[in-house]
Amino acid sequence: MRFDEYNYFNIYLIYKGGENMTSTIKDVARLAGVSISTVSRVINNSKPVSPEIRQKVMKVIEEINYKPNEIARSLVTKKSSLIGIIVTDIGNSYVAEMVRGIEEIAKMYNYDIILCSTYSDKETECKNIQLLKRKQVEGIILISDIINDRIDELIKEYDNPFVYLNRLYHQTKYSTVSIDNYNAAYEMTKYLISLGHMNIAYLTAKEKQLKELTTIETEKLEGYKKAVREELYEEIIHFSKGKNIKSGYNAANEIIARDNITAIFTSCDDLAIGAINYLYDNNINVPHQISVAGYGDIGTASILRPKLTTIDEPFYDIGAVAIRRIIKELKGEKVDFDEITLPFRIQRRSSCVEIK
Amino acid sequence: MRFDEYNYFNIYLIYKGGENMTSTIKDVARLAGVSISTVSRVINNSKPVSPEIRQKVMKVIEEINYKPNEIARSLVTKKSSLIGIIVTDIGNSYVAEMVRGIEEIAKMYNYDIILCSTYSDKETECKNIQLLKRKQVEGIILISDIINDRIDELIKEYDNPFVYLNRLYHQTKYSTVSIDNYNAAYEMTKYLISLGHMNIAYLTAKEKQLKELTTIETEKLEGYKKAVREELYEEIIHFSKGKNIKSGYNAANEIIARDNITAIFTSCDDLAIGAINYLYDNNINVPHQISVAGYGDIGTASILRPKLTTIDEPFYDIGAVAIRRIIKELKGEKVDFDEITLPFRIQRRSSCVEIK
DNA sequence: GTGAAAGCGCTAACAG
DNA sequence: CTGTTAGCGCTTTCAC
Repeated sequence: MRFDEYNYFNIYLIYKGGENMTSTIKDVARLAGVSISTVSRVINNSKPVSPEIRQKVMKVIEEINYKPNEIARSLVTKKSSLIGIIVTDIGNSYVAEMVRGIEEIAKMYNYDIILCSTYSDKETECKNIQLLKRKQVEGIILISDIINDRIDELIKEYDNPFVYLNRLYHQTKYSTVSIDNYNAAYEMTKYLISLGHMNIAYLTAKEKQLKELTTIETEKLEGYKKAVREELYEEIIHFSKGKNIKSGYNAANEIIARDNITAIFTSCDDLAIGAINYLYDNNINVPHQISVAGYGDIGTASILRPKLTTIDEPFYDIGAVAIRRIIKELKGEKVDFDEITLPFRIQRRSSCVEIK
Repeated sequence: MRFDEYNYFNIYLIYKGGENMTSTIKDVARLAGVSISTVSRVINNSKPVSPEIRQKVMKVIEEINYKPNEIARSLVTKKSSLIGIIVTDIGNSYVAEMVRGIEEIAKMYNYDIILCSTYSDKETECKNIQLLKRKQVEGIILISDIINDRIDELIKEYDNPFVYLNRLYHQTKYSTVSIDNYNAAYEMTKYLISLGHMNIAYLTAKEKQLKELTTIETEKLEGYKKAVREELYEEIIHFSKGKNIKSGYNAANEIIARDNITAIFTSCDDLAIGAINYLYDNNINVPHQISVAGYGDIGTASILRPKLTTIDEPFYDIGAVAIRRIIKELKGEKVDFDEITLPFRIQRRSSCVEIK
């Protein structure tokens, strides 16, 4: 450090010492003896700057530990590099997994994420969209599991890249990403049939408000039906009160009242886990007395004993693809299809066995 | 809508139609025929405005669906109403639970959160702190499980409210919140002793880098030791390679090689789950042959069969208290203690039974 | 009670 | 290559 620089630095310290310590581009400019535009240029590498000056500026930046204020930058560039992500509840492992995918990819492209929870409340969902708009997020991913008739209006106002990961519906208005639920359910049922099961109960839940099955649940159910019909087996369909573990627990009781059932296939892992718990608590052996298959392959599925046979929905990838799509759109790249379908896998584990 | 207003609105639409549709405070001012300061006043309720004008302004805001730009506001107020939260991995259920607590409380006070993951990488942790600083977050909560000698310097530079939720260390430099690990482990061990267990193995893991126990793990271990010593029982301490389910699985094998063991107490739930899985896979009945107790009470603990006896660490509350503390500091309220201790509970469930 | 004007920290023409 | 200048959209003195 030569004397003049050392001196500059001291002056700077004296100047800044009293008040707010954060230094601005002006400080850097003054200390480096250049204009703020030049500083801006070296920070952003936006235009050529002579090596010596660049050096000098960088040194000052280093010395006073200058960090550009992204808020100010955003204001002028109109790019916040923020993506809003609205979830039902980060406590659900599949949601966490999706967020993981989103966050990781977003970071790769220098976007940050603002996280909001709705706990499946419609009002909160709407509020969050508006709030994120005010925060100038460049895109929104909405992970929802409710019906929200105000989405249309809100998104129209918002007018930015948007991906709708609604677990109830497939709609063509917005970009979405999911697996082929019809075929997934079909294949799982076929698998159970291949194990010799002839009386396979399907357990699902109606949506509370509508009191009917949602688009996606209908697709799964149809997949199940198709497989069963092909064999001319009986369709055995049960509806639980909800989709959580407890609902599965309670439903299992009713299902096994029919004593010919040898397998239960549920529309989500939690229902399967609930069912397995019920059977365990009532000394009914899974899989030897009853096989149980789930849907989703949440983390718990492979921890359980017996390990849960289920359909692997690639939650991480769903998140990753969703954010990828938004970033593409933001970059002005052409984005073709709006309904992206990802591959699934049947996870054959120990909760389902061949019938004897 | 009277004619003149209607007319204004049309002019506005014509004006805005071509370009960027988002309206600004200027638009509102022009359409309402007032100055932007007045608009600002009605938006923020910062100074008295005559009822008629307020009406008029509100009407225009409604009509053109004006939403204030928070970025611009932040720039002048120097308040981003953003809290940064850096986590190891949102995929860990306890982390998700903490984030849940943070997010929910933050929203109550009109703060939003920016989420960053580190996957326990030191460099990423440092980068994220700096990045959040640039984004002008008003506070940071760091949920970490690594040693990071650069934290000091980084936080000094950052110079804003900060809570360090490091699962390895208790340090007095920063605010932190946790449970009394020493007494929690002590009480759990006492509980096992009360069930008649005399040969209780304690399973924990050394930190990889240090190859020794971290502060927090040492506290737990000391709690266990104290309880065992009080009875003059033998201390049976095992170290696994890591803290995940797999490590627990592998360690269980070694532990039961000593055939007098009747109970295993692990320093985290994942180790316990791994151990239970191992015992299940090897036809050793839990709890009747061996009782297993965990630490943490993660979601899976009560789903497992047998249900896991464990120590309930209030993860949600830990997050909530952490953010609460930051908000208090931001409001200039006095914040007294820096190391907040929350209560724990021994969750007595079916994985531990009285010895016969 | 209201408006004019300055400025938050930065980028981006525009000259030179 | 570098500096000057005009804003980005908003809040906040300071006059009136």
